[in-house]
Amino acid sequence: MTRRDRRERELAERRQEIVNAARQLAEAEGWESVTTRRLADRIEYSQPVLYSHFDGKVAIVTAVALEGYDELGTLLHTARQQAGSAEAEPRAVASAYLQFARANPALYEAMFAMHIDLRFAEADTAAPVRQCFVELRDALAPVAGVRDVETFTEIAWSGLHGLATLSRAGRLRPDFYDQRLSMLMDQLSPTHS
Amino acid sequence: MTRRDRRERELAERRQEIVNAARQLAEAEGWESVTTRRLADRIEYSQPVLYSHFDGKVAIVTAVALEGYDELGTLLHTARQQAGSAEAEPRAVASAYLQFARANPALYEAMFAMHIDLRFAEADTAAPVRQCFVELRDALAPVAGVRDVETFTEIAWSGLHGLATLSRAGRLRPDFYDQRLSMLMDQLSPTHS
DNA sequence: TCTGCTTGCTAGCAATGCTAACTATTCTAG
DNA sequence: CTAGAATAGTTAGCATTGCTAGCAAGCAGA
Repeated sequence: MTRRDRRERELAERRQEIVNAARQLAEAEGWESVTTRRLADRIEYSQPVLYSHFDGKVAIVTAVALEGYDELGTLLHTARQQAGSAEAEPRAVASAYLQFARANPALYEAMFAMHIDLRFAEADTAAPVRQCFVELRDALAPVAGVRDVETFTEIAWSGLHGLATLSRAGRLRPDFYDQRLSMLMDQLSPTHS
Repeated sequence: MTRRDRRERELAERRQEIVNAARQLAEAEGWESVTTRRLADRIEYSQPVLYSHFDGKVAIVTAVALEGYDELGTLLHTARQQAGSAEAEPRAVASAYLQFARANPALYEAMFAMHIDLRFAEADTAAPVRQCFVELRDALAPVAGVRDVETFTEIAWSGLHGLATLSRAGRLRPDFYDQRLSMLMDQLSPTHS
């Protein structure tokens, strides 16, 4: 069955090429430039081939977003590992989160702003998505103190997500990233005053 | 020139009808259902009439968003007026903000998530947009304490915006709105511990 | 070699935002 | 009051979008 294997491998590779092409194109020119025809051109196949790999365009965007959750999860994990002290972990993770959002704006948009086929906080939530939330919670849990960890994670995440989206959209003053992050971390800490 | 006046009034009314139709349709069926043809049907004119009022579809969405900024600004203002005590103002304003976002999801999406023709934090920023930020800042300024007011407003706003978008997208647990708001307000306060 | 199945293609559909070009109406000048 | 001009609104159509039907080429097994 080595013929069959090679075939499956090629299919998987091509699927990945589609995801790569969509992601690159989105980062380079924005999601509005990601059309099925341009994707087909990039992978050097005809348009209908896309539909043998994905159910439709939103499925492609969803695949890109899933890849993003995967990367963000490991990024947060390693940021936590390399933080050094336990006290440094929360800020390191928060900083990594914002850096990820800034470095991959289109990817972040797919993950959080676009209408994709992903369920959240439910039974069938995809593993990478869940893992992201777990990483955040584990890193921020110590800061929560006596407060409910789940709720605390949600509002801390909201703060980060708000900073990410608002600054990306040009709603916040540029060149103040560090100040905002510092103040956010300060006020998240239970003993900041 | 009463003929001319009537004409101008009718034009203004029709422009407003377009904005109303777009907004209603978006709230009822989502922005993906807001097409120029459906808008034309709603106002009982042909499609090209839209283009004598607006430069294009994004201009219509922008007009809806501007209306949203106007409403949000006055809503925040009255919330602050009716807060009673000065200590109650910040929470009242924050609560009003989240309530607005929850009550008008499509409007909020147009204001903050869609790609529209609005500049922020610049010289030519539209008045209602600026006013929104002023209301937020004035209401939250007392909480800032010794911290920089502008930066504090930005992170507080980020927290609110993050809560609004994440909960709207189903990323947060439902039925926990009040707990999250309480914890957010607690931690915004400079003496919460 | 013939048959059937998979694979990818060409061609085309309906819907989208937007525009050109025509018509009818209203306004203005003589 | 009427002829010409400006304006308002229409129909028809264009290019692009996501997506699909139906066909052709190549590969499997008999």
